[in-house]
Amino acid sequence: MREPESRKTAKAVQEPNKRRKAASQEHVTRRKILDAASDLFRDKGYASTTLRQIADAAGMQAGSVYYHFESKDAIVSEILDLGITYVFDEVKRRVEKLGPGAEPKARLEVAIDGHLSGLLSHESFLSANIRNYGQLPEDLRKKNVPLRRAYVGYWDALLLEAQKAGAIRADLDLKILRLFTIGSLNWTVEWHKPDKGSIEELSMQIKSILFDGISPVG
Amino acid sequence: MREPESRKTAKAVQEPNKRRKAASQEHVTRRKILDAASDLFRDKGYASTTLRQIADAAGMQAGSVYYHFESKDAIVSEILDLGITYVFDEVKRRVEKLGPGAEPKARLEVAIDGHLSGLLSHESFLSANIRNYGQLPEDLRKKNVPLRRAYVGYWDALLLEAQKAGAIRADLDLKILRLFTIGSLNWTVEWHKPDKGSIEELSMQIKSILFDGISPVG
DNA sequence: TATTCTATCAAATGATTGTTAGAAACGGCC
DNA sequence: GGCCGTTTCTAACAATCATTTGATAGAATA
Repeated sequence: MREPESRKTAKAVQEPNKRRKAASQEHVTRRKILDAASDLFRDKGYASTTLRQIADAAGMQAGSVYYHFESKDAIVSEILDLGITYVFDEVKRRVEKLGPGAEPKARLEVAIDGHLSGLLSHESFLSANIRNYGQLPEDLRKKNVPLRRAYVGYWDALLLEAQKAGAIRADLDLKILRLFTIGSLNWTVEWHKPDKGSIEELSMQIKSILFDGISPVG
Repeated sequence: MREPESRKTAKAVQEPNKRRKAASQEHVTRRKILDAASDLFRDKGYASTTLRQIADAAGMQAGSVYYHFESKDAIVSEILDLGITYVFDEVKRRVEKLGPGAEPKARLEVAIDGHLSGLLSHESFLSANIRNYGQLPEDLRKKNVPLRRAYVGYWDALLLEAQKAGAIRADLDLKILRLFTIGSLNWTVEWHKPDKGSIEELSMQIKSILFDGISPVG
């Protein structure tokens, strides 16, 4: 079994430079497993993905995975959290880059860009989350709930400030709007092909539909 | 194994009323299995659902299911097709009820109503389809493709006629619009609770966002 | 050089899976 | 009542799964 805490603290006491290669090896392999697993989970689903497939894609035997993770559940649990975290960070980063005095509508726009970019770019963690979350056993879902709540809370705040500032129609139910917005973004993983058009262009089209609707301006 | 054709034709030659109960029994049990399976597939996914769970929910033993279906794959394959068929029929029914001279925008509106209604009301078949399709092995998906193509073809025609009639902005890519529209409708299965608000009300909100956008009218 | 730690492997375990086969129950019909 | 087709059950099957175990190779340490 693994004792990361005791090992890492022991390491810190000793020379840090000598151990660097060996210490980083575990992180690299962990990452390889997570990458391989998230791809497989997204494409075939959690239940249909075997540990042998994960291990194979990560270049090792099935039993070796258990040196880095205590179970298959632990892998998917970490992927669920990473998926939200990456996209949340990317969205926050873009919103905060606008500065504190930015227009609420502009903040909403870059949030959409960030979510879509984090969802469709190289990282398949959020895609794996979206496609598997609803079908996972409840105890696995529960552990992901706090992060999910924090993320939708961030969106709710963005939408509320936009509505207060008059950038969103006052008659719209914000909860439905949030679900509709994130939902239509999330759904793009079901059909978006990276070779057909850039993410930026897709994001522009979706923002256009979302803000102005499909009816011609009257 | 099962020989529905020969048995049914033989039956038709005999007295039809006496055999009615026995003849309808198979259909009833088949239906019970399909209903139970589609619920389980929607909630836990195809791979995580066992035949014993399906049989249990249908009130029988696992082995008995094989009298009605030749395999687990055959069950999910039939559910995939039924899901599209039910919603397609409902959408067509509502559109055609408007009559041939109806406004393209009105036709689009009832199509949205129909899709959402078929998706969220009693039938869990389309929900099971939506949630499982992307993760099923390719040979299973292939058999569902013709129906899917027919359905999106119907939507493409609705959208094209609406755009030609000026009910949809000319600058919108119709393929992205179709994917966006059906996608945002499909996503509602991930969050809609039947007890919170009616489907009609939800449909109205979504149509409002979709047609007029979230920005205030300028 | 001897020892310890890191990371992996090969092989086995028990549980669960979809599926099959043969026996039993059920009901209608002569 | 006895027969026959229909439907279900019971009990098994082989395959596959996640997980465990003990051994092992290599690098770091002393």
